[in-house]
Amino acid sequence: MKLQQLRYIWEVAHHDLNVSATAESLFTSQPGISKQIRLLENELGLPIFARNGKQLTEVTPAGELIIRLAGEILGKVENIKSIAEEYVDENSGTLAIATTHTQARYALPSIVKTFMARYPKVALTIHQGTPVQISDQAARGVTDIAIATEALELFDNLVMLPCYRWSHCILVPQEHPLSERKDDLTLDEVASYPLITYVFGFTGRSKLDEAFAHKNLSPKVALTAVDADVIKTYVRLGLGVGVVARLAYNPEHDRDLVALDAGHLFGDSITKIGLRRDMFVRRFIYDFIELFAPHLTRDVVEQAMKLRDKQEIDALFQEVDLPHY
Amino acid sequence: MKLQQLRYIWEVAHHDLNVSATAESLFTSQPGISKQIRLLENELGLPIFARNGKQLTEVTPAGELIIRLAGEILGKVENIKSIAEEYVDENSGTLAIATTHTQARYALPSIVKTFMARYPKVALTIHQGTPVQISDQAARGVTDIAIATEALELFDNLVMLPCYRWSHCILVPQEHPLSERKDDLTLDEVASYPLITYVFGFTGRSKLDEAFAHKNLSPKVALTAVDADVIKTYVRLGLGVGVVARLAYNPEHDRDLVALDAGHLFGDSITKIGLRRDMFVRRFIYDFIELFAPHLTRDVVEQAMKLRDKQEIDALFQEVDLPHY
DNA sequence: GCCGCTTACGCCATTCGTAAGGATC
DNA sequence: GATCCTTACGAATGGCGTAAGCGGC
Repeated sequence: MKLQQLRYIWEVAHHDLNVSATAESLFTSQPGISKQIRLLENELGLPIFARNGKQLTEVTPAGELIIRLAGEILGKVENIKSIAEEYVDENSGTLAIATTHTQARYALPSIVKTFMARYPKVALTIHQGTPVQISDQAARGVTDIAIATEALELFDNLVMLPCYRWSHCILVPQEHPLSERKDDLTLDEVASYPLITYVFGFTGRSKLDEAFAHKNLSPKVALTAVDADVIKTYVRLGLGVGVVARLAYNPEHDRDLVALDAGHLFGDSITKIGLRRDMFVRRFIYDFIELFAPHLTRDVVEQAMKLRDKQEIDALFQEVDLPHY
Repeated sequence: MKLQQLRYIWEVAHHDLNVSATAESLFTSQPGISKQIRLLENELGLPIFARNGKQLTEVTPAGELIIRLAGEILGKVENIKSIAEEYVDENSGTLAIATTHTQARYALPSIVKTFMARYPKVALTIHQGTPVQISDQAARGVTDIAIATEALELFDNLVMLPCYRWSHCILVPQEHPLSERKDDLTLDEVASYPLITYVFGFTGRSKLDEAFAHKNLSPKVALTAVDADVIKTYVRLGLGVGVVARLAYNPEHDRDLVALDAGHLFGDSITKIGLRRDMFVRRFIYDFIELFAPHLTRDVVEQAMKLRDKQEIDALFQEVDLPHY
């Protein structure tokens, strides 16, 4: 049994059982992967993948267990590499973050600036994606951490740490009738205009749907986008009323828009950081997390990562007063 | 990084940093191991072992962490092999048990007989050793399970499952003055004769020492042995009073000896089965455990192995009425 | 007929064992 | 001087890429 064989079966299992595509993503040849998988199956004496003719069609029951273990093994191999890097130079290395547009555009820039000044030798990469992609990347070890508001609970090998609460706001052009209203808007009022907001699965969109459904309202949604910049653009064009995260409203740059508080309409969302359970967390990663969420000190994070189930972790943060934006 | 390299550093770390001895135990050449370790250290960019000249003198701090992870990786590799075997034929494979003389000689034979009849294709091996060796072998994966009364708590990657309670008895020849006494012996009486019992660290010996110490008695110990057969032999020769586990007294074969209950003198001991946490437990291993301790059904064992710390496991068995021998 | 896996083959890298060298106690 | 690790070198193995074969959709 070779580490590479474990890597191959794991990758193939995560590429829809398509060996050719896997080979391409790993920059190697397809026959090489096929052969190594065969060799491993021969050594173990059973098929990991079921085949229909030559096509890989599904994972065998034993294969499921084996691939899961392979993933854990590969994770630990990564940990060994991280430990080595940490001891060679605790100030250099790489930090890969998977996050949404909202975080990357509005929440992260100042943090990233501070972090890069403090750790000039750390190569920082930010992978933007959908919440599901983000969790997936973190769970698979493509990135070190995930930052998002939605979908992080899908993967049970991710430890989720609450960072801050935030709520929505309503954006309208200055000439819009709502622009004169103050912060006591009602859902009915909002629902009477065409809305422009996030697509499903993004940035607290689920909170919006819940709120309207609860009041039996079904507002017309004129346009949905994955990011607030697009939403603002169409609000400026007068297509409708924008509903975005409040931190996406910048009083300076968005002077031509009026932002009305909507926290009382849609409730709060919580943005979280997700870390792979059992990952070796380097010092600069602890630092990054604490920069992003000051209450997440190294001690707190270590404590949370030791806990097994989500309920215990939630309990750990019950008492904490999260910042609110 | 290769699995073999991880195996080598792990083995060397567990052979007192003696590469030659490690090579011998792995049936390979010493330069091969040295070279692979060098290669791994080069790849990681830091030393795993500190050297004084050419001698390996200690493990570096990073090395400690890396070797620990290597152990976990190798354990999971074993799990993959076990899973494969289980799916190929759940009735064949190997079962290695590490245990003490007392268990092997008195408790296990009937279990083993039943087990071998039920699983004729399972190759059973029993490693007899001291309690410390036993725990060590199970913790290192040399054997699948450990069965012992002492020292199992030393390794924190072992899950310990209580199997049965037992107490000691006093053995004397028929012509001995104590042979007329019944089961209301006192510690003082016992302490007035030379004793023949287990060496320290074996089969509840610690309970004996505690009991005497508590009463400020320091009986003369004429002879200590690791097994009851030797003890009985010298009791027969009249060297002293034997103190052995009650299950080591066989009314038929030991008709020339008189056994006096000593449970009230030394208290109970608990014999436990130790399993490596995170090991893949094959069906026939669950069956073996249940044969040995009927309350340890598959469900109970699975539940216990999911728990993290010893206290939780102890709590799980608080309610259970263990058999008493 | 295209896509995708397997087989075949040759090159190159790696591993492993033997033998010799050198350091430490 | 004994023990033990390192270096050197040759043989064998194994991994990987290219090219051809072939079964399924």
